[in-house]
Amino acid sequence: MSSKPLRADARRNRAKILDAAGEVFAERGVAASTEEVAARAGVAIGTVFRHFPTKQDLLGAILKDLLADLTSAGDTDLFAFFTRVVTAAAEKKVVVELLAREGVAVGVEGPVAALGDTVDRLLAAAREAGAVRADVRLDEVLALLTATAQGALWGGWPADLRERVLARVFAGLVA
Amino acid sequence: MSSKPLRADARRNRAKILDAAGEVFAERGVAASTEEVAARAGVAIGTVFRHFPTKQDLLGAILKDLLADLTSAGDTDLFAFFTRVVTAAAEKKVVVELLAREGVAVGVEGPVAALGDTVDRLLAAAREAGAVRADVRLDEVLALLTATAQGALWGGWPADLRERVLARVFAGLVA
DNA sequence: TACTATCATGAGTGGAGGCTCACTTTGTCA
DNA sequence: TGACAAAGTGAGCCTCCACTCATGATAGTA
Repeated sequence: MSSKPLRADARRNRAKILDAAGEVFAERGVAASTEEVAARAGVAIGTVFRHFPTKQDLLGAILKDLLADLTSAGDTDLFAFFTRVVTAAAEKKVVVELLAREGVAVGVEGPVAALGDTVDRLLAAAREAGAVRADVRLDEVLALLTATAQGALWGGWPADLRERVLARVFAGLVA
Repeated sequence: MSSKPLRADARRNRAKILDAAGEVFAERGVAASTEEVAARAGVAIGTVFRHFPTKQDLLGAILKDLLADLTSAGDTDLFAFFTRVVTAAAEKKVVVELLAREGVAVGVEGPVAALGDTVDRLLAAAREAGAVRADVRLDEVLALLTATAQGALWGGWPADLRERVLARVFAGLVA
């Protein structure tokens, strides 16, 4: 997979670029310019394009990281996981935008699939425990998850509204 | 309010532009170019800008029309109205985009407020009839409405998934 | 230290899209 | 029908942004 180990300065810059991109895209969404990412990382624009040949590649890389963070934690409760994803999404424009629109197209099927797997696993456990109705399907839960995440982000819901909305959504799923 | 009556050709072109803009923005979203609207309307770009000095003005005008359509119908059932809005939104990118992001900023507070009023009225009636829990608040319903509409649009939900998701949302609201 | 492959730099390119304006066309009305 | 104000036209301006490349710097190695 990886060819040669990167030179020390290259490795440093790559990390700085990923950090900066994470911040910039979280704040401004995918519309943020590569120029701004370079500026925040303290490198020239050419350096960004050396490491990530297109903007899509850069977006794909940070989405992969963010989804890995979300999925890695050893969640055991469907509702807690749901809440965590929606809360995180509300603060990261880019996650919602990419998942909603271009997610499948930036070459991160792996991480996206992992998120689906996590929900699948938690849903099965919740069903087993009688915490959700028996007829709740995976696609419904994923649909509700992305919808709620989008609403929270674009609607700029305050924390208390977010909690109340989540409570309503959960109420529709419990037995 | 209105200064002078428009010349016949101006009135015709204005209507053609609004029709074309409605189609183009519904299909391609707010990112569609004014050039494309002009082409579909069969007028020069300058004519579009004569009638609507900025793209925002054009978007505001069609959003106003679309919201008026949604709100005007004499709905009496909250859930039926909810379903109608989500279904309509799923086919009109521009409605969701504008409501979610720039809606309040394009000078259409009137129509947006009217939509809120409609939901308010229907919610009160539903509460009266015991069709929803007594503690359901207006902001929650509006949040769920926009979230579901966004999910339906960006998620590209098929009709049956949309129905099942709506059923779950409604289940969370009923007594 | 000297050498070189790797990396960084940033002005520049090309294309897209909002918007303008000098000029032409046309509806309206006396 | 003639005259004029209103409306239409579209080449072009300007800004923004993804992306390139010739040139200069530097880390790793002998």
